[in-house]
Amino acid sequence: MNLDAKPDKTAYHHGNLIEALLEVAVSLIEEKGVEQLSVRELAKRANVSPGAPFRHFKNKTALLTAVAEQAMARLTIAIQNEIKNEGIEDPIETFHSLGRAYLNWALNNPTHFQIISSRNLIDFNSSKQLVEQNENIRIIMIRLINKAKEQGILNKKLDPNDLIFAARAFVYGVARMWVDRHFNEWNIKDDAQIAMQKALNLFISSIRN
Amino acid sequence: MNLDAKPDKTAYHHGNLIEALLEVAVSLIEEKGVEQLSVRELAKRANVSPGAPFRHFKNKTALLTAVAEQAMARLTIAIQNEIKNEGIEDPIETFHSLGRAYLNWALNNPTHFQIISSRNLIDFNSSKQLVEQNENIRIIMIRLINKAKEQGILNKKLDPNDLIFAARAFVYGVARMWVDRHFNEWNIKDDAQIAMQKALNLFISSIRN
DNA sequence: CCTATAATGTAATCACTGTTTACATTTATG
DNA sequence: CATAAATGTAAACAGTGATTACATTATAGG
Repeated sequence: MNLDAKPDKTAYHHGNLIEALLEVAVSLIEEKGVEQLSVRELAKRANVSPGAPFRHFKNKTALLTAVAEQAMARLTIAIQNEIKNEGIEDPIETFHSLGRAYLNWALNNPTHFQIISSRNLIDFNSSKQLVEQNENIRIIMIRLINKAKEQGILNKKLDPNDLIFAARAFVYGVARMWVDRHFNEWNIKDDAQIAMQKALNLFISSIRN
Repeated sequence: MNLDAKPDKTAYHHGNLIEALLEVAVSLIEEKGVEQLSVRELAKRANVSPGAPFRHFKNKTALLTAVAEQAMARLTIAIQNEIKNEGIEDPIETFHSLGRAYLNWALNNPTHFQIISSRNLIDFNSSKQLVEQNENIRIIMIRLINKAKEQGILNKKLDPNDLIFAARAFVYGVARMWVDRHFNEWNIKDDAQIAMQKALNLFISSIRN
């Protein structure tokens, strides 16, 4: 991807700085971890002065929040693509697919996942986009579980609200163990993706009637 | 607790700096978040010059690792106290108690939990103590699940290894949702502790035969 | 087309950070 | 009791997020 738009124009105005900063931020975080990200190095890599990013983001948190918004949008798309392909017959299968999409995305985008999960690096609640998309995912889960209950295929001992929270906590835990690099410490012998899917299967199979 | 040991002696040597630093670190993190912790402010609060902490910790990471070691020791004690009180009859009940102790500890010590979970702030693998105590907890889980299997009270469809990983991911997810402040966003109506226990009950009840 | 103005860049500066170094003081040891 | 080890200080370094005054470019209206 070309980070320097309009490269033939004079160099004073970058022309595409916002997007360039967001991209450079992600690759820089992937290199050195989010704790080591500095706006100044970001600016240097975008061939721009140290103060320039602050024309577009009021501070570092705002910049990372913008990265999070991009990331959350991509996660939402990944999820929607996955559950659209599923038939509408078995809501628990669709619920399973939702979890699979979430975990696969976290597996393949650990940096992005870390950023959308953190509440110290970004300003989650001030971003309408983040709040809404998070809520959308929750609503999808509620709808699927309610449908499963209506169809009588949900384990009758389970309260839907409790189940949805547990399911969220479960996939969040698996994903965070991955991005937090706890897999080694936990003596996981399987390939990471397989370990994730096995765990998910275990959880899903326990909610069916 | 008295952070200034031997207060009547001359002030040049603190006398108890290491422990004082660890305590001040925790309270400072609780105030401002771990991202905002600075060694210099730490030193200031301990009435010591900015360079003094580096006589005892080779860098900031080492200092936080020491905090993590203290924290992990306390978590281990909390867990052992809880499962000792349990009878030896029902290993799944003991497994449940283990999870309860873990979650209660995370609930009441979110700062400490965050520190022992992070792999960017501390140097987990270089600490024999951290690695060993983490492993100890895992071994307890394995022992309990194996015992449950022998007694025939474990759901026969479950592979013990997969179950242990899933259980860990589950409690880790619940705890991290708490320390990462995702409870609000997830529309949890219950008191946090109750929500955690309900979720744990749900998980545990699904593993029994 | 030309000019006023908004947008977007720079350079210099600020207070703060982690860390190191040379030196000072206290404690412990032989 | 002298000397070495431990533990403190002060000063300095490069790097940080952020702000300010100023420079340059893009743009919109007459």
